[in-house]
Amino acid sequence: MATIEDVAKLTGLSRTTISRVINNHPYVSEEKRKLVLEAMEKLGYVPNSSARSLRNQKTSILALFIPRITNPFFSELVEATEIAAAEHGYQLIICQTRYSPEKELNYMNLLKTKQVDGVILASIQNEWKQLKPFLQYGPIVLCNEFDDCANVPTVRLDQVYGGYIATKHLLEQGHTKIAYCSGGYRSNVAKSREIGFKKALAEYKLTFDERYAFRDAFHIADGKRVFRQMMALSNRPTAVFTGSDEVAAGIISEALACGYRIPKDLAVVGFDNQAITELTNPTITTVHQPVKQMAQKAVDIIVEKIQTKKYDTQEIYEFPLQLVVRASTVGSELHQSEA
Amino acid sequence: MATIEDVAKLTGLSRTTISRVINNHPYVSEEKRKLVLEAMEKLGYVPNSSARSLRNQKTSILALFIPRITNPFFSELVEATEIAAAEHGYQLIICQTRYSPEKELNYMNLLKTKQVDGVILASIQNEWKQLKPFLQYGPIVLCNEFDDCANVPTVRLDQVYGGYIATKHLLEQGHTKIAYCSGGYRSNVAKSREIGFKKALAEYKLTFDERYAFRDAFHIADGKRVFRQMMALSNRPTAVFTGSDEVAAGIISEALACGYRIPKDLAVVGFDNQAITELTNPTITTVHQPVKQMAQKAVDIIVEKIQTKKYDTQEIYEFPLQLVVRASTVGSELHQSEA
DNA sequence: CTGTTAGCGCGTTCAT
DNA sequence: ATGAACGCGCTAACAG
Repeated sequence: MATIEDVAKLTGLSRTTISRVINNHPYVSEEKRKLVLEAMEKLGYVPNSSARSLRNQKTSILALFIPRITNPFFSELVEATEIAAAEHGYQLIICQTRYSPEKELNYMNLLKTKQVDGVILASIQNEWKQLKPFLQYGPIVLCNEFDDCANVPTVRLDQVYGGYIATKHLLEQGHTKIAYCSGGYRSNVAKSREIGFKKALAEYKLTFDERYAFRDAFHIADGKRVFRQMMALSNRPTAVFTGSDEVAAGIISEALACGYRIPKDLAVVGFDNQAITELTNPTITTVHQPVKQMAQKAVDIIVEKIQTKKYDTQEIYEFPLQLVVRASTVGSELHQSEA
Repeated sequence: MATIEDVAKLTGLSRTTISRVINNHPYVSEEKRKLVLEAMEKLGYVPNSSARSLRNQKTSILALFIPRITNPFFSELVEATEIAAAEHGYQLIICQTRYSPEKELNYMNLLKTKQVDGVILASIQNEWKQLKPFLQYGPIVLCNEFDDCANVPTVRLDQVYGGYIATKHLLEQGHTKIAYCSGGYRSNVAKSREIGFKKALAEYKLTFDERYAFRDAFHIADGKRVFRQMMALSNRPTAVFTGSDEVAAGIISEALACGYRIPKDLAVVGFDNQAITELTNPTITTVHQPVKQMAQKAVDIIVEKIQTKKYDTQEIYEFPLQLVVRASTVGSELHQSEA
C-alpha cells in the first residue's frame, strides 16, 4: 500500500505538493505536477479514504432509509438515488428499517458516528422528536415520507391530490361504494391519501364508511386477504382504492381466482405505476409518482446542506402526481372518463 | 462533537483507559469502567468512525455490485445481503454497474482506496483479468455470477441444472420446438443455463436451433419484442425457455394481446420465481433460486476472508435450484408431469 | 511555487 | 490496572 509519503520520497518532493496535485490545487508547476502524476501511476498510489475522511471530516457517503427494498417503489427510489448520489461523488449506504423504530434509531447512529455525511429518510418509523436530536450531527432530508413537525428539507409528492384524483376517477365511473386500502397507520403519505379520498367522496355527497377501510395492506398477500374480507361484507363495495399496485394486483388475482370479473364486479385502482400494472389482466389503473425527480431533488438538497452546514431549515418541495387509466377501472361496457 | 479526549478529561483518566472501555478490553477496574460509561453517556460521546477506520485499517463496509436494483432478482439479493451484513456489523454500499464495464471498474476503486473492506460481485462486466489486480487490496467474493478463471470464493447456483429441469419439463409436455431466451452473452449464468438447455434437448435427440435463440432479453419490453420475433418465424416454436420471469411475463402479455393462448399456443417457462409469477394469468412456471441462502453464505465468506486476509482461494459453494410448475406450461388439456 | 509542522480521533505498544 | 507517546494517512495553515 503506497502512501502519499512514498510518492513524496520517489519524487523528492514534499507530501504537501503531492497533496496539492491530488486535490487539483493551483500553484504547482506543470513540471512537478507531471512528475508527481507519473510517480503515482508507477506506485499504483491512491489516496486512502479513511485518512481523507478523518482529515476532512467528510466521508462522501449518504445513508438512505427505506422499509424494505423488495417493494418496487423503493427499488426505483434506491436506483434513482444511487445514480444521483454517484453524480455528486457520493456513495450510498442502504438502511432497511423493516418498519422497526428500533432499527431506524440504530441506523441513525451512522450520522452520529460520522460514518455518513447525511441521511435521506424515505420512510419514518419514529416520532420526529426521537429523530430530531440527530440533526446536530448532520443533515437529514425527508424524501417521499414527511412530518409536519420536522424542521428539515422535505421532498414529497402531493399525496392528497393523488388520493383525490384516483377516487374521483372511480366516482366518475358511477361508483358510490368505494373501499379504501392503505399501508400503515403511521405514515403521513397514507394519511394524506385518505384525506384526498374523503375529499372526493365529499364532493359527491358521500360519507366515508369505516367498514370499507383496510389500513394494513402492504403486500400481494394482503391484497388477497382484503378481497376476501370485502366480499364477506354485507353491503359489498363495487370499487376499491389501494395504496400500492402490489395490493391492487393481489386483489385482482384473488378476485379472478374466485370467479369475479374486473372491473365489472369490482373496479380497482392501484398506486405507484409499477411494471406489473401492465402485466396483469386486466391492466391496472394507477397513480404515477415521479420517483426519479424526487430522488434527484433530495440528493441535490442534501449535498447542498452538507456544504452550507445549515440543517434545520423547513423547505418543502412538492411534485405532482398523475392518474394513469387502464383496464381495471374502465371496461368496454362502462363510460370512460379520461384519455 | 465530544472526542475520546473529552471523556478522558471529564473522568480524570487517560485516553487509553477510555479506549479500553470502548473496546471491551480486560484489565479495567469495574469502578472506572462505570465512571467512563457515565461520562460517555453524559457527553453523548460516540467514537468517530473515520478515526477508527484509519487506525484499524477497517471500515466495516461492504460493496455489493449489481447491474440494476429494479430487477426483482437483484432487489431480493440486496435485501438478503443487507440483512446478513448487518448481522455481522457491516454496512452495505450499493454499486449499480448498469451493465457498464467502465462503471464496474470505477466502483472497484472503493476497494483500492480502502473505502470498503470487501466486494461482493453479483454480476461481472469485465474480464477477470481486469478485476484480478484489485485482489491485492481486499477480498472479492463472487455471488450468483461466476468465472472459472477467478481464483476467489464463489457462491453460486447450479444453473446448468436449472436450464436442464426447465427444458426437460417442456420436453415432457411433448414440445419439440423450444425457443431459448437469455440475458446477455457475457454472463456465465446464462451460458450455463444454455448448456443445461442443450443437454435436455440432446436427451430427446433434438438439436439446438439458432433461429430460436434470443440472447438479449432482460426486461418486460424485451419479452414483448421476442414474442413478436418468434411469431414472425416460418416454423414457430410451441414453447419458450426464458432467463427471467420479467421476460416470461412480457411474452405472455404480448401473446394474450395478440390473441394467442398460453400455454395452448405457446408454453412459457420463466426463471427466478418472482412475485409476478403468481399474478399473471396464467401463472408462470419458473425456477426457484435460493437467493437468501446464497447471500447469507457470500457475506459469511467475505467476513471470514477479511479476518484471515487470505483472498485468492478458489472455493465453490453451490446451491440447488427447483422447478415450480404453474399454469403457463400445463393446461388442463395437456398431460401433467410434476407436482 | 514549495516545504515544515501540526493535528483530525483513535488504538496500541511499552512502561510502570 | 493505568498512562505516555507514537503513528495510521492526509490536508491546511504558515513560512519562505
